[in-house]
Amino acid sequence: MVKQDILRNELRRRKQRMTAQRELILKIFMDSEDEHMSAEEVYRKVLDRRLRISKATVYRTVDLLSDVGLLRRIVFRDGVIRYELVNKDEHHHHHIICTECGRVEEFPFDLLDDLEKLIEQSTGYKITDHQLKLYGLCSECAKKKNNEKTETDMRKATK
Amino acid sequence: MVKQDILRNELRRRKQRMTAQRELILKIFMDSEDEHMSAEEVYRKVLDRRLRISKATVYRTVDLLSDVGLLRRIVFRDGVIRYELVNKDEHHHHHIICTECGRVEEFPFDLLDDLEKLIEQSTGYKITDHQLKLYGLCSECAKKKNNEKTETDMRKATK
DNA sequence: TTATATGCAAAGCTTTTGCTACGCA
DNA sequence: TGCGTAGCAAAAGCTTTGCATATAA
Repeated sequence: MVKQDILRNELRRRKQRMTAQRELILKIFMDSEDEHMSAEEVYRKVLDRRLRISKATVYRTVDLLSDVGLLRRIVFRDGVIRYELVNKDEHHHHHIICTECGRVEEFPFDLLDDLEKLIEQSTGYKITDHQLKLYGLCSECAKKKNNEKTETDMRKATK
Repeated sequence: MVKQDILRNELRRRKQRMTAQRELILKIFMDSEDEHMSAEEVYRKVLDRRLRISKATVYRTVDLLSDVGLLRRIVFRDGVIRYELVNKDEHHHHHIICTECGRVEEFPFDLLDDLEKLIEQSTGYKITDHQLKLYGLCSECAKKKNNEKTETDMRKATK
């Protein structure tokens, strides 16, 4: 089933309506290379495409799409709420964020099912979701940092 | 070494200064039962204690203390940046958040060191930190939800 | 036809910034 | 004494809200 139909069905179930705006915003996520967009960034894409959708509607819609389960809310250390398309059949994935340039990549390993069970037993929680974020330097920024350090050391050495 | 001295040393290294405000804000974290405070919440504690520290300074200071490594930034799904005291000697811990009542608990298991190495190899990142968040229902909220559900089912059955 | 959704503008938050005065090293 | 800091107030985001108008079902 295509995502538009999922949306339409889910909306019907909730007595809400399928609108051009909702479909277009969903489409933006489907077309987007950028995996993780804040509401603000989505709105910028709306403007780029010369679509007439107000900012308020964008905010309301990404929220709706998340509630419906078509988008997933993710938050990195900067505290900005971003959204990514949920692919039901996809393996649960996680994020690795470069603390220098902000680049975000995904990795597909999900080795946490056992851990989850362990925690359920020891805390009494009923766990529904987990999110793992790794922070570090991407290879480029690590290289750059290393060079800077070397230069500084050399300056010191020649003083 | 006590945390004040760590701060003082770290500041000296960066040619920054030890001030009464910085020490007081650090102290608020050390005294606090509340493990996870936003800048706003810290500011409220400042007022509670009748301290004369401006809101801007609180924001700047929690940020500074995080950069220095005395605080750790943590962000849950609500997108609010919170801070917690870093205890160098403590086991790396993670958080489990109840999606119903917002309660946050910690769990000490950290089984991710191997995973971290694996990811370093496959992505070329130099990983410096990781944060795992589990979301679910705490035992109380799970119980409450279960009762509600049972009642609804009973109403339906007797209709 | 009518309840829901949109657009617009304004309000509400949290967070950052510019500038002057202050104070630590 | 000089440079990093604090305080204040204003600006800057980002997000939500109220209300009149438009529109899907």
